[in-house]
Amino acid sequence: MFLKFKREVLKMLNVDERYVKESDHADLACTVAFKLAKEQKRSPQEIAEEIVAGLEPRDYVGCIEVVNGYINFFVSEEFLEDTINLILDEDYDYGSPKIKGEVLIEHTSANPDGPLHIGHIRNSIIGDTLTRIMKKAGLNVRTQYYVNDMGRQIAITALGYKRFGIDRTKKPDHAIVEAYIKMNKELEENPELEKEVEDLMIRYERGDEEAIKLFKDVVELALEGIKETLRKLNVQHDEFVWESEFVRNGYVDRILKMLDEKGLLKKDGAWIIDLSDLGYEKEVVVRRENGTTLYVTRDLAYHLWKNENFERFINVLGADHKLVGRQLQDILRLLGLKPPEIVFFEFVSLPEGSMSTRKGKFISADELIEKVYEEAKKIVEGREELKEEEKEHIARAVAIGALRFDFVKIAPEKPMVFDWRKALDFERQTASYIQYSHARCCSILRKAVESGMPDLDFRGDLCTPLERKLVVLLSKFSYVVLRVVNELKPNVFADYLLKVANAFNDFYRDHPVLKAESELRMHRLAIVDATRIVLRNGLELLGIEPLERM
RNA sequence: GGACCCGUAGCCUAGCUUGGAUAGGGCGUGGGCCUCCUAAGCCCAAGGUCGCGGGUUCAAAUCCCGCCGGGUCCGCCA
Repeated sequence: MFLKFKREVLKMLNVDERYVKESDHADLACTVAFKLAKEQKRSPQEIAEEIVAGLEPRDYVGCIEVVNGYINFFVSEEFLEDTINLILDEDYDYGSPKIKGEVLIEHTSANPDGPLHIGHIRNSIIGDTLTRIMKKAGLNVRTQYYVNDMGRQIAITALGYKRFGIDRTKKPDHAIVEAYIKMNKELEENPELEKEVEDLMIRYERGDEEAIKLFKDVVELALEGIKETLRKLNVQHDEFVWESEFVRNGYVDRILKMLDEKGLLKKDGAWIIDLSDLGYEKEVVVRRENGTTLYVTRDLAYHLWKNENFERFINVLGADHKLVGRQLQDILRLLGLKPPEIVFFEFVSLPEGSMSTRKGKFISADELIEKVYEEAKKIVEGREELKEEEKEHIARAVAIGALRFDFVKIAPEKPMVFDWRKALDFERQTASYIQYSHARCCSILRKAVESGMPDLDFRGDLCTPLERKLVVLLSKFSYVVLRVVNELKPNVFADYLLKVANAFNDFYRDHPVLKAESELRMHRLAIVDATRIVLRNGLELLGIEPLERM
């Protein structure tokens, strides 16, 4: 709805979109008078007044005013009424800007050599939230986890698995990482074992059956555990795509042929791409002297496949992939292919330094989930009216919500230092604050039904300033969804939902709903129900369960 | 050495792409609010050289240059 209002304002003014912004002083504010002031050598105020003199409020534009050179626009009562009615009418479907397209999102893609740690889940949560928001926008989204099954670390894990076996009583990813850590230690002490690792990698790439069986066992065990963790976090993938597939299905050969035909390959024993013209110091090797391929080769092949099947493809990658990510994009461009859009996120580190799976220096996602759950359980215990089963369910939802929200609310480019004290703190400004606001809405509506007068009828003319502010916020849902789709910043949506919850609590404070009489009661019930729908749909987009009581 | 990212009150963070109206929030601190729709809530107060120095501009947290501090990356590894 807010998108419609913005379009009307833009049409009225007939100026470039960048001069019209959201503002604390108005629903939309225009700064074009400042720009014109310079050219025309007149005061912004004067110009703004002149512009406004030719404008007449109509439809969704209820009021136009000039202050200090700004042209301020306010929505009309009709806008407020249409907003609430649209929300109540569309219900679960509310909030979509209704755009179209085919999108692939690749995220998480952690090496299958152990459990996901708290750095990996930053990737998962950003990727999954982006997926949910893009689906909401109307796009057809497919998600993939790219399984690096051909890497050195998998060969090391496989060798460790073969030599020492694993503890079958443990969650499989946690059992696998023990073999990985142990084998790494072994390698440090006996460097001559390197040869075995290399042999194993070559045999796997060449299709040796025994090697394939071994790698498959190891990778599947790790993935089994990883999938369970992702399930707990409400993170969903449509497919797990194995890197080795691209060697076996011919895409690797095709991409090498394309590179060759474009004259990009320097064959000097190894096959090399020289990117110095683009400012890269080092050359990129895509085929070793021994004929085997490298990670980047298979990744190029993967992106050739993406080009053939999608209009838009997005990768969520850690900051350590920035250089290789940009090289990948540039090579694809040189081939005349579309490069992926990449969302880079900075590292999650521990107070004592960065994490390392190899050294066993990490906090696993499973451990974090359990600890946060225990903490949430303590708080829920205080609610005597709830049944034990319900308490556990609520604690689970609150824990996962807090966890997801903590990661998604921070802009991806910010480095994070993990802090147990903060992770286990359920104070406001987190998911539980939003869940709580949603539960409050539900509670009011439940009571309205019990007392037999649940009729809803929103009236623009009855709106107080706080109600007006809340409804304008509710109208921005699809506007914010569209922003996230364009800018790939899921934290913007988290921030939006927090603002809605905040505005609702302001409203809740001094607008009695159930005690109000007749038309005022119906009016406010409509606002509560619309807020409930927005909070519920919004929490859904963040992968957080909207609880009806807590 | 080169490249990229971050630097906003004691702590965390929004705003920076597209420069404009008193720099929003939260935690923590001090004070207040449950005969009233869930106090996982609300209100009030104190707390800021927007890392530092230049520049562009009528206007800079936002753009440009330099510096400082932190992180990351620069393998015929992934």
